[in-house]
Amino acid sequence: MDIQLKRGLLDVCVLAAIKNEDSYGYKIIKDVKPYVELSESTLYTILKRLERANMLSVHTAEHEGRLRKYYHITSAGLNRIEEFKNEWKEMLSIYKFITKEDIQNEQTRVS
Amino acid sequence: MDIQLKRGLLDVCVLAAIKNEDSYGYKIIKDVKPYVELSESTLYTILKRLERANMLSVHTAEHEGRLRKYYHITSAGLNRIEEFKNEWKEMLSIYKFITKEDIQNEQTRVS
DNA sequence: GTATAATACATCGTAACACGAAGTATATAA
DNA sequence: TTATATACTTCGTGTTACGATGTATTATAC
Repeated sequence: MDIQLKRGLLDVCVLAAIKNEDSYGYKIIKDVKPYVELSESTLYTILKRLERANMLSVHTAEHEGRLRKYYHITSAGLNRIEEFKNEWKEMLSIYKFITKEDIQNEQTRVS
Repeated sequence: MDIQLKRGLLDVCVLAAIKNEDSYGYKIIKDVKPYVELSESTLYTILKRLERANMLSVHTAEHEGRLRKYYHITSAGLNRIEEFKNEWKEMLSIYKFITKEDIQNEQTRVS
């Protein structure tokens, strides 16, 4: 998928991945990858950005002797997802503009 | 609309705006603006990029004593639009991933 | 008559972003 | 012992959208 098209989707995908239950980097990648390709460097950049924007909170916990950073969605994060749903409506109208057919056999001259 | 979300859409919007008939900068902006906000500097950057990628060709013509640069879509440009339609399917699956409810809420929903 | 808006195109600098590359560290399976 | 899976981090780079700014002509309003 085109990189540019992914932008704006990735942040919300990560939020969606932790929406139902707290998750951690490695798991988020596995959950999101079937839908969008997402590298580790990209993911951790996104997590930092979302944390800075207070869309998620972080807590470190031990899991089988190893430390894991768990990410928890905040109300701002949930709001972002809702906002995205509205933006999707705009996306749909843009999609229609792009895919709409012309009225055939009109004059091709530019007036 | 979120800037990041617009990326990847803008190029295809511009291609769509010249798909049916050759157009020029000022007109493209007017045609696209009802759907996506698009500034002049952004448009001309995009036009240059699309020209470099051979997705459109340019010819200058006089219109009422003034020079205009007309942009004409190429087969590569038309292919890009078709490609976008396929990418849109991926977008849809991502959208579903983002908006899918958790199992608890799923049960209360009408199928 | 002249000020102002509309038309039309162009360039520069900047901040945001995705991502490959590289690194650190532990646990488990071959 | 080696390789793979798990888990997180940082750096550098190229792409991009856009505000600011500039140039020029034509049409309209005052």
